[in-house]
Amino acid sequence: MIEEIAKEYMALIPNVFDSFSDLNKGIAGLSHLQNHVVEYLYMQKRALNLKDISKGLNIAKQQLTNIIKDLEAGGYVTKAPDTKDRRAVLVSLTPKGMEMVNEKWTRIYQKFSGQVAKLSTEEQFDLKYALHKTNILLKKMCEE
Amino acid sequence: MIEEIAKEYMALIPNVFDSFSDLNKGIAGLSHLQNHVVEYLYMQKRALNLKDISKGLNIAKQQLTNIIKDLEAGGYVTKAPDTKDRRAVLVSLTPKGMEMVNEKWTRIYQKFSGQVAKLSTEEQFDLKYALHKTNILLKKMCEE
DNA sequence: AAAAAAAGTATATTTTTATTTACTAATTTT
DNA sequence: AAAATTAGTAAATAAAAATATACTTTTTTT
Repeated sequence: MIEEIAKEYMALIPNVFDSFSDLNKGIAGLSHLQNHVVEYLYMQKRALNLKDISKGLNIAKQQLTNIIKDLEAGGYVTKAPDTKDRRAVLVSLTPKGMEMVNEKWTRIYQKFSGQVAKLSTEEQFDLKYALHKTNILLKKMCEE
Repeated sequence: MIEEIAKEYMALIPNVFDSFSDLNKGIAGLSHLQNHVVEYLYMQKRALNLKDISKGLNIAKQQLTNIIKDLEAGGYVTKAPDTKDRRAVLVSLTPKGMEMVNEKWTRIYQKFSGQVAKLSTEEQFDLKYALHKTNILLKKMCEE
């Protein structure tokens, strides 16, 4: 049983591949890594310190120092001292940073919507339910 | 309706994010781009010429010349002239290249299986069905 | 209180990626 | 048949990413 589920999951990854790589395109003026960091902060929905980002994205902390400095200079993120650990610095997205990510997601959204329109109403209903269920269960799996 | 579906789809992307980024880790001796190319060839399941790869991965063809050359020297891919277009060269994975990608997918597979085991039998059944349905419909959308 | 560890910074160096320009050979278009 | 495109290569350069080393400050461990 688990084997079959895993196979379906593996098949899903390439299906999502295109949308995923769209996230790294058309990033006005940001390098790949800068974009990754902004994207990661957006996904995590909370302020992170450099160590969190370093672990999450598998980037050396020495690299992050400069990446974050440049992102800050560009107005995409802000740094604030962590009151609970005075060694640490909390990085969070500015409205400008949020907006940039939003625009990219909007493009993915629109592309996807255009394709969904090709499905029949019944298929659309099925897809909505299947995606919903998938999301709930995947989330549950990760959390527990 | 479409709006709701798109939202579920957007929520799915971060859920798959982790597995996806695992594809770029632990790549013995290959650079990111080299790994991307190997991964892409694996996903497409057919020989591709440089232009195909260039378009698919958004990499300049000049870059690919060297990337492919190094991959070939490493024994991961082979080049063969395209008999239908003598300007073109078809690149395909060698058994060694295949094996390398397989190992990575196996790791993802095992990680995922471990997590699925936490779900109840009923939830597992639901997940299998939901993933299956999702895959079928996403594939249908893209093809049409 | 001293020692060890952790978060972040700084600097230098090497390796990868990206970009520009220019070229050959084969294919398509006119 | 000539002109324009296209696939791929080549080489030089610039920019970005990765790695190694060393340091300060704060926190945790002993």
